[in-house]
Amino acid sequence: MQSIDKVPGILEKKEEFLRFTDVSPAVIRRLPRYHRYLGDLLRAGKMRISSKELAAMMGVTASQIRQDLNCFGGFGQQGYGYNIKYLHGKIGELLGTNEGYRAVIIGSGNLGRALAATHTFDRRGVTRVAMFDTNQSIIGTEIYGIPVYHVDSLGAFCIENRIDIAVLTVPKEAAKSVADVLVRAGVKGIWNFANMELKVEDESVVVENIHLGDSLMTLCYEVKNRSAVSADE
Amino acid sequence: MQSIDKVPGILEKKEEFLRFTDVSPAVIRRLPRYHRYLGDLLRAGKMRISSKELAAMMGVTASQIRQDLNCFGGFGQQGYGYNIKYLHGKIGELLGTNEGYRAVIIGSGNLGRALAATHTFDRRGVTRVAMFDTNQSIIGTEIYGIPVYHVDSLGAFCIENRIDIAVLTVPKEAAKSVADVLVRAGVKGIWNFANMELKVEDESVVVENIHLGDSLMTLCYEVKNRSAVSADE
DNA sequence: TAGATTGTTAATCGATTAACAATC
DNA sequence: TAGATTGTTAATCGATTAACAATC
Repeated sequence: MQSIDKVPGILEKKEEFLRFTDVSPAVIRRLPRYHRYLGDLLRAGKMRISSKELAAMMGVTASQIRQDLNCFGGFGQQGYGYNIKYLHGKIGELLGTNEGYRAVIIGSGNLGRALAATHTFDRRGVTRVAMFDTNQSIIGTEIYGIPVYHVDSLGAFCIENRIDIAVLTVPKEAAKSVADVLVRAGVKGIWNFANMELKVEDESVVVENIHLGDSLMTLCYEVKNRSAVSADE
Repeated sequence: MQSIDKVPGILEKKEEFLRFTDVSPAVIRRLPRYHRYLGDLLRAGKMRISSKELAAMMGVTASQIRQDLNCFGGFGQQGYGYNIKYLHGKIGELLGTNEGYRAVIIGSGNLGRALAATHTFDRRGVTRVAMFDTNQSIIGTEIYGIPVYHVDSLGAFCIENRIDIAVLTVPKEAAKSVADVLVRAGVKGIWNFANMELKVEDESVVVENIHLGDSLMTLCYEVKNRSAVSADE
């Protein structure tokens, strides 16, 4: 009798639902960069690449690339290297580009508008469904094609529209109370630009805090201590 | 006869010019966060704090805080802890907030405008002197009090006005050629938002590449693999 | 002084790199 | 097949944590 995990159909199903909980954050934070480089290679019409070539392009070691990828499975082929299209697709899948995530932006100040205008979301398979603000003069209008609603309707809207991700560009005083609404409305991830470290009680909700100021300060430090090497690649 | 490095005046002078070239990037990237927390404590009117207390607030170990700070000198006092005002000032100094750095913003699209509107720069002692664009309809105007000039005058302006830092918010196609102008004009640091990894030939010029898309993708990954812990603090 | 907490060394842990057998 | 390059184990390196003597 055949073992159940030898049946290809079942195996595929299993892989589709596989969760990676034990991969180190260092590896995860490198995945988007691999994805970017592979996307560039793909657009350049290249078919395949070895870890050695990619490593030279990216300024890392070939060992690191192979180790990182093998946290998720064997995506390459001995003697050949990696198929660029396949690998790009696989990493995209790992990063959730096929999940069809739906996002809202809260706050329509300069940063909110800038994020409404970018292709940052679409490129990663994330749809911006709506924006929210308290400024009556823009409620009911559209910003770069995204409708703006009053923040009072945020909770109900997120539930109704099964929103996965919220982008917070509100003043830091408002951040916590808005976040509480979002968590109660079942949002799973918060991308926080509110210049404070947001903590939410529900541990299943992921928060990614952005501190551009920290980045600027690091740059200033490097300029002051003028090192001979570039600060970040 | 007294040894030269026992003379306090000389010692101070030396320290003022001290450069830290051997401190690990991991430590450096934590400094702005310490600075933020100490700033909050300072504004809250607190006088002193122990590594243990601060560690609890920040979600790190007390050991790490003491190790990190001791890369730069003994800022605390046994049995007492750290004087918040003094430590905040010292870390600020390390990060270059007293250097009076002067910056320009290149590109006055949504992101450029958002950066023109923030207090991110002033808070860190960086002055925004001018913005540059190619759009004739805004050249000669001011954006949030910052004058806008044509990009053709960028190089000469940076030399004349001794610009230290340039903020790049131009389309990625333009980034490299603008960067070349900046490097030739003696700019020491480039804060790059152009969605590509900028590399400059002059190794003394520091580049800090910002990839917001990478951050969004990391968030999506965490949402997909819904971990029980927050992605970033 | 006694208690507290730093500065610093030593131990542990994790991440990166090197090496090589497996294999395409 | 021979050559190339992966997947993976073992060795190295660096960063974090623990411990404690110094000292305020």
